[in-house]
Amino acid sequence: MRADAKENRARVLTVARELFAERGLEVPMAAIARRAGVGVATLYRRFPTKESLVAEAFTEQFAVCQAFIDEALKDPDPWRGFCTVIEKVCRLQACDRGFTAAFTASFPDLHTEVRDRTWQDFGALVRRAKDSGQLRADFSPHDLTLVLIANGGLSSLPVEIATAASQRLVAYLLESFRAGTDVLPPPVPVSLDLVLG
Amino acid sequence: MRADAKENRARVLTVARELFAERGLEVPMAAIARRAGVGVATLYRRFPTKESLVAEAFTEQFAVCQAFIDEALKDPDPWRGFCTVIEKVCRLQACDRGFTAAFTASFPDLHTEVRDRTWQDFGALVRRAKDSGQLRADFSPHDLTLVLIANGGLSSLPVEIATAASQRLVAYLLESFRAGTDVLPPPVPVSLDLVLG
DNA sequence: TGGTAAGTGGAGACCCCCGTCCGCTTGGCG
DNA sequence: CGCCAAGCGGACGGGGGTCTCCACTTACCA
Repeated sequence: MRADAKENRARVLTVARELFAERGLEVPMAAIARRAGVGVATLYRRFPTKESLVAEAFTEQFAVCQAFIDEALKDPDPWRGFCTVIEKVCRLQACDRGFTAAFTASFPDLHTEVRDRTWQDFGALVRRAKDSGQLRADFSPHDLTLVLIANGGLSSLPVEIATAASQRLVAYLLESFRAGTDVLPPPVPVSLDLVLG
Repeated sequence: MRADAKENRARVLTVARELFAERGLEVPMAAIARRAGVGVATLYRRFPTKESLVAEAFTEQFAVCQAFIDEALKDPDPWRGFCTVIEKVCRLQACDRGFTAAFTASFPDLHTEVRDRTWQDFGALVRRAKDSGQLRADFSPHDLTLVLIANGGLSSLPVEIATAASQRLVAYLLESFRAGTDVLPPPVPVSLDLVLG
């Protein structure tokens, strides 16, 4: 690949990440091309479809999430590890309007291995936190999906507000995840694949 | 207004409510017209803009929410009244894909009086529940907006799943709204007007 | 029953978006 | 330095959305 082409590709990716975060996935390809200082054709040569651009733009974010979990599994305090993961992921999500959509839109086809591993590791995290007696026994890993979808709604707010709102929401939720007594409705096996268009 | 015209208008409204609930506000005007058995022009004669149709289609829902609050204020148990309102509104929201969008999209211009009154009444409900010692003192009425936005994200799921998921989410949240001890991040003065495009 | 204004529907103007095509430009090797 | 394939950008096709225009139909009153 020629040097200038490589540089263009990188700039497109950077710009795409910025715009997706600012305005969500519905930002037009033409806008990305313009801000990156290239033509539309260039953009489409490197990323044959908008979906592929989205997938590539967010693989980094997914890796970051996985890293959060890896780190949390090493935390000597299982409950703190559990909380930290949820707090960090939700903060990421609140700051990035495209995050949620990319999570649900580009996951099904691509990244399934990554997702499976993440899911498995999160399961371990949950198990550990339950065994320590600090996470309520009827917490379901599917509740993470619940939290992600709920928290994702906040990203339609302006960034500073979304961040603060997310913090408060997460604080509320974590409080009710702590081991207690109340009976909940049964866990919902929500899968991200279920999110419709 | 001629009799047939009146009937057509009513049918359009019914169909619009159905489709908005099923598929969200992004359903095309042409689809509504087709299902209502009228032409597009007829639809636009009665509702000069899509926004006006949305506003009209959801005024009933807003009235229903207000009714929930009115009823709750009469409940001898303030905490039960508070919980019931949140549960009912969230169930409504989970079943209706257009609800959240209409809430944020059509509210700013129209319905401001209704909204103000609803807001005031909810404030009274909150006050009552706090005075009874069952609602945590640092609960902010703005937290209702938080709940609505969060819960609104669930409506992108298929209806049955969304309903169950919403129930569980609300159960978690209500549990943490109950008077306790933990310190939260400060309340976020979220306004529905802040929701961007 | 007949006139007329209100009502109607479908074609199409206009806009925005995704993705492609094609003639021009340019990096970098021999 | 010269060549040429790799790279480029803008125009354009296709589809789908909102809303308008206009010739035709129909309810309803006298």
